[in-house]
Amino acid sequence: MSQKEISKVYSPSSIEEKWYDTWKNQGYFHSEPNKDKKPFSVVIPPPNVTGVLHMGHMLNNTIQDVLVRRARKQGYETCWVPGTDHASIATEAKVVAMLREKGLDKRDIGREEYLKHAWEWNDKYGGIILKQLEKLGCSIDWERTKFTMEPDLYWSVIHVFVDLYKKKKIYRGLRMVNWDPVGQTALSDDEVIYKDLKSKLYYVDYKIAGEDSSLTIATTRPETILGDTAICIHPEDERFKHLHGKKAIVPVVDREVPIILDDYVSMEFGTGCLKITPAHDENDYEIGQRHDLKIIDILNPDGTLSEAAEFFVGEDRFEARKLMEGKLQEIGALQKVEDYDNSIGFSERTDAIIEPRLSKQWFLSMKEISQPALKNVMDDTIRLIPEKFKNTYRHWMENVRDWCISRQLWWGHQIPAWYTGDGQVFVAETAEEALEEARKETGNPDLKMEDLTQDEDVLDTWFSSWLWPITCFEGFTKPENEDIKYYYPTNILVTAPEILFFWVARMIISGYEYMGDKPFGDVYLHGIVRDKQRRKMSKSLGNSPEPLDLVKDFGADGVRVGMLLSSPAGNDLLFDEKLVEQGRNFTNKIWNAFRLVNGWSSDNSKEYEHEVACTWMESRINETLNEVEDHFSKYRISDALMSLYKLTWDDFCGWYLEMIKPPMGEGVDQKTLGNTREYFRTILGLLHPFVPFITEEIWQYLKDKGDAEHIIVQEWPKAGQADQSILKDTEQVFKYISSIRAFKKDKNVPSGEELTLFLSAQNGTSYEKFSPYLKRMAKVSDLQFGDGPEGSVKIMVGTDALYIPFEGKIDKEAETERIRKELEHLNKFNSSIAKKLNNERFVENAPSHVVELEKKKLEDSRIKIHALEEELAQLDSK
RNA sequence: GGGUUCUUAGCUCAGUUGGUUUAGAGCACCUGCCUUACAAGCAGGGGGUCGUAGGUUCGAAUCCUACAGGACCCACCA
Repeated sequence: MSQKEISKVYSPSSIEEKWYDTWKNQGYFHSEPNKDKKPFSVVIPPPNVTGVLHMGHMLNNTIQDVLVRRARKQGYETCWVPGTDHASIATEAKVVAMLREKGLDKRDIGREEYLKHAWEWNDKYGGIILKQLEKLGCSIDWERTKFTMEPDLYWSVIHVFVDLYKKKKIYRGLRMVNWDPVGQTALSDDEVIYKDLKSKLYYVDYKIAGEDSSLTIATTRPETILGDTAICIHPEDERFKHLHGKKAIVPVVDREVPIILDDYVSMEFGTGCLKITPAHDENDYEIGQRHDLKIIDILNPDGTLSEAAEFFVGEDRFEARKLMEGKLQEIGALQKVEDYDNSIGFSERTDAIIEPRLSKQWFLSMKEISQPALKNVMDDTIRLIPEKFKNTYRHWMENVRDWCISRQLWWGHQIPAWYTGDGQVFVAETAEEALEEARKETGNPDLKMEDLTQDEDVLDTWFSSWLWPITCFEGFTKPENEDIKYYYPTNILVTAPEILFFWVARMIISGYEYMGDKPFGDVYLHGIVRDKQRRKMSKSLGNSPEPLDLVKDFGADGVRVGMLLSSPAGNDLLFDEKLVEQGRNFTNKIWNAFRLVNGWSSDNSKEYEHEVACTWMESRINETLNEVEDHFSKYRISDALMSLYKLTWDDFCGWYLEMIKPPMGEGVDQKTLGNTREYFRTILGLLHPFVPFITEEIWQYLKDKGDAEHIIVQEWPKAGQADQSILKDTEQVFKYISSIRAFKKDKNVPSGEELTLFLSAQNGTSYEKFSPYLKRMAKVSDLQFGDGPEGSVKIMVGTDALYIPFEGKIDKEAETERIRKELEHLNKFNSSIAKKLNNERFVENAPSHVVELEKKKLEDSRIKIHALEEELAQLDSK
């Protein structure tokens, strides 16, 4: 293809789909266990089926794809398993909303009918998000797609529940839940939205039994007084020592309750006396447990007062509050009412005020089962990146609380527990097994299926996703298959720190419990994508760009680079479209370098002209490759990309191609051209994990005999030796060139005008082999080595001197001033070093290499001072 | 309230166990260029008393203490 036919601007849209389909159809994404290769496996953090691709997914999956593509090129048997999570709460909310639009209520149509609708919805809208990942270029093994509710995974979850129950790790118990009286369901903590409200604090007097005195408590919910079963004070509180062992009378209901001592009570807050309502407050419940208090549940599920309240039965809780206030006033127990700022929980779904309420839930006891998970993270068997999360992890694991795994929802894995009429529980994988067991246990062989009812609740979504690294490879259903043996443990998990406990910790726990091994080696925790003002991206703020539009506008490669450039592990990414623009510009730069090289012809009559440039370029590539490997080993992915970005843009395009660029109409000697194409291929190969599409496209023009057909599987290069002396000398030559250009700009000499140059290098290095480059790139017509003639302008580059015989006018005063300033600075510097070296304690204590270095600094600065003084003298004599 | 962590250029961040001339990078900014791969570009340039105050040390962005101000996680207060 001739250069004219290749567009001046890289246009991603024309090639992205082509290459994605090719990769997929050629089977590069698919993996099967292969004994001859080491596995590299990754499981995707399964997005919610209801989800739509957002910027967080873009970041998460770009990182995974970079790691996966690199591993594939390194020769690992690479397997990236995709899938979706049924997300019981989120999906249920959407389905319920959809039904509402049709005028249906889930309670009216019943569970079976409801689930039909849910599955329909799921089939229609679920999993769109996975499809969208193709646009980003993710090299996912699509043949392995999993869903947490498909039969195989469903059974695994049930199996694990039953197993843990049999191991006595799962139990059923009372617990305070967030109760939504409108929706009449328990809510998880995430579904409760706290809002700051102005409310009232009521001060109420309680009489002391058998005495003519009283104590005062403060409460924001006076109606709960009806459920009080104790008064609590701090054991050390001097003010109330006289109340120890006595009883108080709850006003209105006139119930005698104990005055108990517990250091939960703050002596500073309120009155120092706390009323205890175990049925309607989490902390009160715990205190109640400690002191063996009675529990009086005064609320019905719909938020009205129950029979147990005795007063205001059937009234709504807020109505009851008013009535209670009146009643307290009436009997003279209400001392005062104060304004009070309070944060109150609301239901995300119904906006009702949440009532803490006791209910029976299923729990997994965590203490024992989580021990291996704690140990193996602490000793780095599993590495958390960045490491700072180890502390948070330890803190959580050491204080781990039992996990409430039941949810009052229908979409999900229904709890495999069956109850007899009299409340006995039988847990089994199937109803038949449960029945069989029930017959045995009850001694009643006539028990029928109809006599058993299955638990209505489903399991917490995380109770299925905590098995993900196992169920992805069908580890419970097909434990004999090669898959689970070969791919488990997976190599790395890439996710956000927000779900370190919800998900990551629990996967580690289940991994040790069921596989006897960790689920993954490393955990890379990346930040949240935020907007420029550090706000979380959200639909309601409208501050999130549409990811697929970005891909359309800037190309998938551009977006990937944009996301990665500013995303060190653990830090939030402040998304700015400019980053993506920078990524797009980078792909365009690569594209144009390709256009240049592709347009060069080979001139076989020329000798090998550019050994110097080639050796340098090769050394830079090796040097960079070493850096890149180091970055990858620490998961510094943005640093790895930045190293390659600079190698490509600055070194390869900015310097190297300019060095070897032939004069108009000429070709490049065969050897140099061959080398150049080789360097380009190497750079493309290194860039491929970051910018897969453009590198694959260009590869097709540059690949050589013996190369892989597609760059996606072209072997990842191994770093060779970098020639340190050529690197150092070339860098110095680049400084000469820049200095001359700066001189010209400063003196208003047109950049194209050619000069004569004398170069006097201090350290004895011969720069003669660089002559062609100096001449060409600094526009020097005559280059000589050694000191320049009298009257030349002298420019110091480090300790080397450049002399330019300059005919133009030199502003003597300005020049003198410039040198004076530099001298002043140097002298100061020089004396500070001298002072340091004169300090005996420094010379004695500092390591010798540091002392040597200081001596060198001193020597170098002396040389420079000397040179500048000479120049000054010359200026004066003119 | 408990815990973790952070504060370096206009912005986002590096800075490895204290020691590489004047603390780096990318972007942004300023100046000059449509130079025949690329204006999505090229060349050159300015910019930081490393949050504040003490301390340890021959030497501190780096270690210690206090203070100020963020961030996150957990628990949320009658």
